[in-house]
Amino acid sequence: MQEDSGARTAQAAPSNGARKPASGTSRASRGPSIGDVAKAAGVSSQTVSRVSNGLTNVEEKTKNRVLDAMKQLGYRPNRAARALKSGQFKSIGVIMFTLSSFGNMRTLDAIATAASQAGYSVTLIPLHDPTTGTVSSAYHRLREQEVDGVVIIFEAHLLDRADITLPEDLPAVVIDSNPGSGYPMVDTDQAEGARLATKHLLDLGHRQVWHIGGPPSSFSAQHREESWKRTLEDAGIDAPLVLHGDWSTESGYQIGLELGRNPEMTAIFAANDQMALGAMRALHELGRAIPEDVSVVGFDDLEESTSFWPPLTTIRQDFHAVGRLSIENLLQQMAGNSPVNEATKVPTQLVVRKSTAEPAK
Amino acid sequence: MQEDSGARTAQAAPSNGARKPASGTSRASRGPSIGDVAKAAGVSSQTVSRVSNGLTNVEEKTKNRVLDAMKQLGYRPNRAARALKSGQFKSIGVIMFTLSSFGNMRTLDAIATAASQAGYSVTLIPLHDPTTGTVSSAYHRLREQEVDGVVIIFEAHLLDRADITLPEDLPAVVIDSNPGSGYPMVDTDQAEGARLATKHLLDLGHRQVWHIGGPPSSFSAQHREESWKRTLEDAGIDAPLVLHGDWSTESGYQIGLELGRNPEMTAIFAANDQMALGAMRALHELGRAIPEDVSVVGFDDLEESTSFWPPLTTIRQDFHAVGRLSIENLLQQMAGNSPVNEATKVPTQLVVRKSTAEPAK
DNA sequence: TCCCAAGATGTTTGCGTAAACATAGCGAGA
DNA sequence: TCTCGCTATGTTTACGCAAACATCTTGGGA
Repeated sequence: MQEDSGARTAQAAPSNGARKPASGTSRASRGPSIGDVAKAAGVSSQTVSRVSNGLTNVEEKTKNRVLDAMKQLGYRPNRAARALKSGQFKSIGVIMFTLSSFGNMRTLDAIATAASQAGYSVTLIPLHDPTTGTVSSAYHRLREQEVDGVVIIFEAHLLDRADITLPEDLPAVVIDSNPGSGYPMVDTDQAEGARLATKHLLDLGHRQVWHIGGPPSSFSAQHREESWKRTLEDAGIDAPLVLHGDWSTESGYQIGLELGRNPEMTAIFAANDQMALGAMRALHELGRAIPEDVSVVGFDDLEESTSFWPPLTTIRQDFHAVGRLSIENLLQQMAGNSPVNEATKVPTQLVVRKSTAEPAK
Repeated sequence: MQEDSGARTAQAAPSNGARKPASGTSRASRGPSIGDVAKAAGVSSQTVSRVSNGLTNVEEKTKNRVLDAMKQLGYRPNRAARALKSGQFKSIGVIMFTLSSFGNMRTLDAIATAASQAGYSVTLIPLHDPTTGTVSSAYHRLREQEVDGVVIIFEAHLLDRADITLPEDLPAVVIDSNPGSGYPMVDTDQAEGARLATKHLLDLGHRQVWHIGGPPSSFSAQHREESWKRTLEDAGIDAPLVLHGDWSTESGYQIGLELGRNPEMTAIFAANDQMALGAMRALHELGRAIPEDVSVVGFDDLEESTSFWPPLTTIRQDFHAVGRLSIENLLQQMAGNSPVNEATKVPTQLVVRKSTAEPAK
């Protein structure tokens, strides 16, 4: 193994002693500044600045001399100084709840990727509890942190409290919201997904489709439920009562236990894969075969869903696209391109696996 | 619904017009500065600074006047200026691969929480591909971003390439590494977990335990595998050949298919829950009952694992503790407390559910 | 040959903050 | 009463960078 050479060299050469004796809390020696480079290269600091940025109007020879000096000294521009000068922070804040769903994590991932490609860093602003106080304080933190824009990955109505104020001029994008919330929105086309799921079950011949809903506070959940209901009604079917879970497998399990006791129940559309998983466990325990006795459809298409037992038919969300489009929208707002899309919807896709089939008989 | 009032008001009052006509790329009007507050309160800017920070030596009356002015103007200190002045950024970088495992996400979550409690923000530095080039450029980005410390959530040996240089004086903590990598390490006690899992199966009466290993590039995977092997050997058993997956359910499925064809195979220890899930699917397909014919143990204890079919016996990792302890370690380093723990191990826990039982007969 | 334009480079300045230093005010002890 | 010394507050300065402006070259055209 060579890990003792590479990584070590950086750290080990000056070893622990590298840690400057810590004059108080101040971090070790500041790196070389633009001035140091200038001195080393025998030019003015402004020339270094020019090389560091625009590269306009600098003679090749001078430029190389500066570049050499930079490399020599290991110069990196100081973002704080840049931010102070320019008023821009090249940073995007992401406000989200801790212990977010897996889907949100994937969205976050895409956001981080897209942002870093655009030269922005991503700052996390975790929220611990959906109480007003907490959300509000997150904003304070945020404002202090001076980001150039924010992506809000959670139910936007939690923002609708008096004491919450997003700085007026701070560009923002909301995921999982209603259009008309006041901020541009990017989200999976929940309605389409729910329709696809419901229709798939109806097309297989099921006369009724039960729904395991997400928490009523979530717009995604609301949209999925409404669309499921509408699809049933369009087919002339009265929608049965909805039981709401909290996205967790445990809640899906409880509701599955409930639903599974009804012998007439042959088809379930769960608002996410995890609740579908919980419901399937309940059905197994009740001795109802999937898909022979009961068909189950989820929503999300987790990587794991292929390997659930049976492999889960579900609606695939393109989390990556959601993240990417949020950043695109945000960047447009920051660039001042006024007419920004109010609502962007990302299409979904039905993925048929083994958890659905025609009803018995 | 009231979401049309709350959130809107902030944004709607000046409506789209709020967006400053975008004089180039510069973000709208800068907020009020310390000087503005000073003027409003009729004091010097230094007094405002004092109120904003230490609060020492300021008369109650004056302090209140300043506080009022701050509130009035909506003053927030400018972090860039602070950072420039102090040389500290109050920010911690997290270097991680995109689409990391669920466990890493939970760790990240804990990191974000702990960091924000300590007054630090968290900046994400996503890595897209484990090629040298990419990793290296991440460091450049990082250095530019000027964080006060970094947590590295991935196999540390990927850092062992010549062209990678973590700034010498930048405090760092590595998760999923070997001790002696040159950086302090915080991780789950992989060896203990693997021993617990293997021993559990042996205690049930299994004569042999097969292992689905993680990718050899992962230290976690290595440690789990070594410990599993040692546990078998301590029991006088020759360890069978290990098949390595890549943590995904799909790879677990493939290996499960392989393993399941061996009629003598009665016990599997998978290096994570997802591969265990895949393996269980394979066993189902092969008609081998779990746990009657084959027992399966995972590693991680995902939230979903309770609802796998059958509910999975697994090793619980305390991701939250790992995240929290990383930050604690990092903060200590930043404070200059020299003797920082080289390696912190977080204990694991065996969670027995329904996927394990005594072998048939 | 001289002058001027255009490019290359240097100098000044200010972004917002907080340390370092300076001053004013006030009470206690000599 | 005067002075010392402490507290409350003000003034100066520098952090690192990059616009804005100033200056110095150089070469081409009249």
